[in-house]
Amino acid sequence: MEAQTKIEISDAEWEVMRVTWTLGHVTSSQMAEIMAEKMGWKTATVKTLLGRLIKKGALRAEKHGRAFTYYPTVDEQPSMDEAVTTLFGHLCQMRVGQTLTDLVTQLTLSQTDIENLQATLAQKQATAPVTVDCDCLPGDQHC
Amino acid sequence: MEAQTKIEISDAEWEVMRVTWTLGHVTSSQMAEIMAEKMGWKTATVKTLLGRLIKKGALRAEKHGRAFTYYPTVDEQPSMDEAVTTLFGHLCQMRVGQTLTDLVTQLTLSQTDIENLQATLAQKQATAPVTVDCDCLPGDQHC
DNA sequence: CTATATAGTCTACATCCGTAAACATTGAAT
DNA sequence: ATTCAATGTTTACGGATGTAGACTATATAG
Repeated sequence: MEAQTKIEISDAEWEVMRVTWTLGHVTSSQMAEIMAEKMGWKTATVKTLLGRLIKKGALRAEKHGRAFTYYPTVDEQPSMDEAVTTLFGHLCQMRVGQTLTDLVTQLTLSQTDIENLQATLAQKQATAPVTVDCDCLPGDQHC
Repeated sequence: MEAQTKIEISDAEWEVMRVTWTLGHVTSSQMAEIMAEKMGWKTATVKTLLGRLIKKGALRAEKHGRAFTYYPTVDEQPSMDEAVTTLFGHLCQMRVGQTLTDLVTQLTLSQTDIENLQATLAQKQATAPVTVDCDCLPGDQHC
């Protein structure tokens, strides 16, 4: 059933998706207004991005009178998870722990977020290895 | 003092940097050999990437006889932190907590990594807000 | 019905990226 | 000294990206 070949959303497109996810659905005029304020983009720019997202299959358009209403066809959390997972996959595995710690230090997290993270960490502790090796070189253990 | 305009390292270039960081310094032939094995790249591809990284200022070359030896001019951990911070900056702030939890679930972390994270989280707990608002729309509180 | 505003589609264009061939230079072997 | 192989430099090229103008179709006001 055609597992559509992994949708790549660029940075600019990502901004459009965020708004769409948050609102659930938008018209291009709404989006143009929002992006003009948020990003300083011209209407034409927004049209291009909406068009590209439709073509990529990240958005779906439904015609209502003259205009279309745009709906996301991919979910936000999975998309975020994937973007993050992909990035971390490109980093030295030996350093992801430190990177995560540095990140957590910077981010604003809610009480609940912290609790959930603590629970997840506690659970991983049982099976966590003592060390994680660098995987920057081919073959197996090098550095 | 010319804060050099933020070095942007692409995905392919990142692979080259990882190897350089791990080895401390490399010759292009070494790098070509490693990337041939690790990425399946031709020598020419590696040369291009090394050249671009030099131009971008992420690597420095020192001539030794006929060939150059390449050294990183940016540090690994700060580069990783920055890449990660940038990505999270593009995500809905309301969802970064969940995203982080999903990420931690997937990653392999060492005992020490987990301990450091727990310590960092415990410290944040004191001042953490009850909730974090969505920041996907312009203006202030919308969604 | 007709003119206009509005939304959609097509075209543009410089730059970056991934990937690599072609060409030039030079240290080293004979 | 001459030549070859290794190394660096230049050029290439299609596709993605950011940014946007131009052109077109049509719902709606009058």
